[in-house]
Amino acid sequence: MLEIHQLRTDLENVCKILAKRDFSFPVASFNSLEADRKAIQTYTQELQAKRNAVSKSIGIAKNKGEDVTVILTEVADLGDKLKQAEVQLEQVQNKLQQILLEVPNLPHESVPVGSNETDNVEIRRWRKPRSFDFEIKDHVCIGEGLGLLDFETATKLSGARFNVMKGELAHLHRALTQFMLDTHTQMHDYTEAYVPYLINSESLQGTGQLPKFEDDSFAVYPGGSSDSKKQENSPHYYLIPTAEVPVTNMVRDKILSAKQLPLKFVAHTPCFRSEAGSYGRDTRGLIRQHQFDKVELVQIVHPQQSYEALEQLVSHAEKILQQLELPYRVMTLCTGDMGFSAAKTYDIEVWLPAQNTYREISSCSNCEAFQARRMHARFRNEKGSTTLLHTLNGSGLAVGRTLVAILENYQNADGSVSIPTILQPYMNGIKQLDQNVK
RNA sequence: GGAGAGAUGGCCGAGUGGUCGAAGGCGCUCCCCUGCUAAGGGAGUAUGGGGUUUAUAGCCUCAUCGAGGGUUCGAAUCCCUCUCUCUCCGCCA
Repeated sequence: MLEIHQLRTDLENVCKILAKRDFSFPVASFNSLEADRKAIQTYTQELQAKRNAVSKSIGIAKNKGEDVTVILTEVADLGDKLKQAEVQLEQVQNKLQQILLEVPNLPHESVPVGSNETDNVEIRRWRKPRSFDFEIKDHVCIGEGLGLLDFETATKLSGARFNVMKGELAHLHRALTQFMLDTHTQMHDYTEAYVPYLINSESLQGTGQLPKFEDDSFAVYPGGSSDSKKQENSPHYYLIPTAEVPVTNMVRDKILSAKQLPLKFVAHTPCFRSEAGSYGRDTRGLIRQHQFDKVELVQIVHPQQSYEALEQLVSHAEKILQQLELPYRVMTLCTGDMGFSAAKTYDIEVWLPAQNTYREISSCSNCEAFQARRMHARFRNEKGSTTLLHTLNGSGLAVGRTLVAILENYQNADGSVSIPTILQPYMNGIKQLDQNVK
C-alpha cells in the first residue's frame, strides 16, 4: 500500500512512476473521493466534538443537581445527524481503502523500465552450462525412466499439475530441503521457522496477495461445506501460496525495538497455487505445479538497510546453486515484470539443458514499506517514534525446480543421474540415481 | 463437540453509566539529591487519523479499554453477536 499522504500531495509524480509498470491510477475517482472525505470527516468531527462537550456539561450539571431538560432538547437531533455523517464517512473511507489496496508498489529508481520479461536485465552469470556428448532428456523422461516420478498416479489422486515422487527421488527432494535449511541457518544466520500452511485473509492482505489476486489461491472451508451461501459468510482459510505470507505476517501489528533488527527467518513449506491465469503454460513436468515445496528467506529490516539486505539475500540464494554447482544467471526484473508488492526484484534463473534456457528458480524482492504499511509493522526508531519497517523475501530455493535442474544437469548417457557432491552426505552416501536404486 | 472463566496501556492490575485515554504499582526515559554497598525526590512515558502548517515541529480536534453491532445526551462500564485465551470433559496425530 502506498502512503495516502504521498497520493494527496504528489499524485502527478506517483502516477508517472506507476505508469512505468503499466498501472493507471484512477485519478478522477480518487480526487473526488478525497474531496468528499475531507468535507465529511471535518463535519463529522465537529459534530463529535459538540456531542462530547454537551455530554460533559450534562454530567457536570447533574452532579450539581441542576435541571438538564433544556440542554437535552437542544441536542435532540445531534445523534441522528452524527450517525448519518459517520455512515457516510465510513463509506467514503472504504472506497478509498479499496482503491489503495489495489495499487501496486512504486518501483525503485534503479529498476529498468520495460513492459515484460524480455526487458529484464541480466547482471551476472555463474558457470558455463555443461556440454553433453549424448542426446539429452528432459526431467520428465529421466524421472519416469528411473521409475521414480509418476504423474499418472498423481493425476488419479488429484488431477493435473500434481506429482508423485518415490524412492530415492523423494529422498533427494527431502535432502535438498534439508541442505538448504542447513545452509541458511548455519552459514547465513537465519532463524528457522515452522509456520501454518492455512492462513486467514488478513495475512494475505498484509503481504499483498489480497484483494487483487484471490483467483490464484486455494480457499479452504472448515467442514468442507458445499453450501455456497454458508461458504461466503463463514470464516475460512487459504492455503499459503508461499511461506512469505505467514513468515512476513509474524510482525503484523507489532512495534519492534530497533535492536531486534534485522529479523531473518528461513522456512520450508509447501506452497499452493491455482495459477488460474496460466493454463497452457508449462503443462509438462514439475515446473508449474499446484503444490510445490520451497525454502523461503524473509528479512525484516531497518529502512536504511533494505537495499543492502536485498543484495545479501540474493547472494544467500545464489550460494545454494553454487554449492550444487548449477549454472545460473541473475536478472533485474523490469518495471513491467515485477510482482505487485515489490519495489525491486532480482530473479535467479537456473540453466535447464532440455529447455536450452534459463528458468526462474528464485525471486528476491525488497518490498520497502509497502507490506509493512498494510500490516502495521513498525519499530521504534532512534528518536523513539514509530516507523514502518522494510520487508524482503526471496526463495532460497524453490525445491521442485531445483530438483528439475539437478536431474537435467547431472544426467548421464545411461539414464542415470549423479548426485551433487554436497548432497551425498544427505543421501546416505548414494552417488547416483540409477535403475538399481528404489 | 459439551460445561465454565476470562480479554483494560510495555507488564501487573483497579475501574459496573458522567469532567476516564483510563487509579495504583512495576518497568523505562530525563532531571535533582547523595561519593559508598540493587537508596531517596521530581517530571515524563499508548497508538492511529483529521485540520492548520514548508514541516513526520507546534497548536486544535477525533477515534481506540479483544472485534462488530445495539441502548443512551453520554458506554471500559448495560444488552446482542463473533473471535481468541484458560480450566474440566469428549475426540484426536
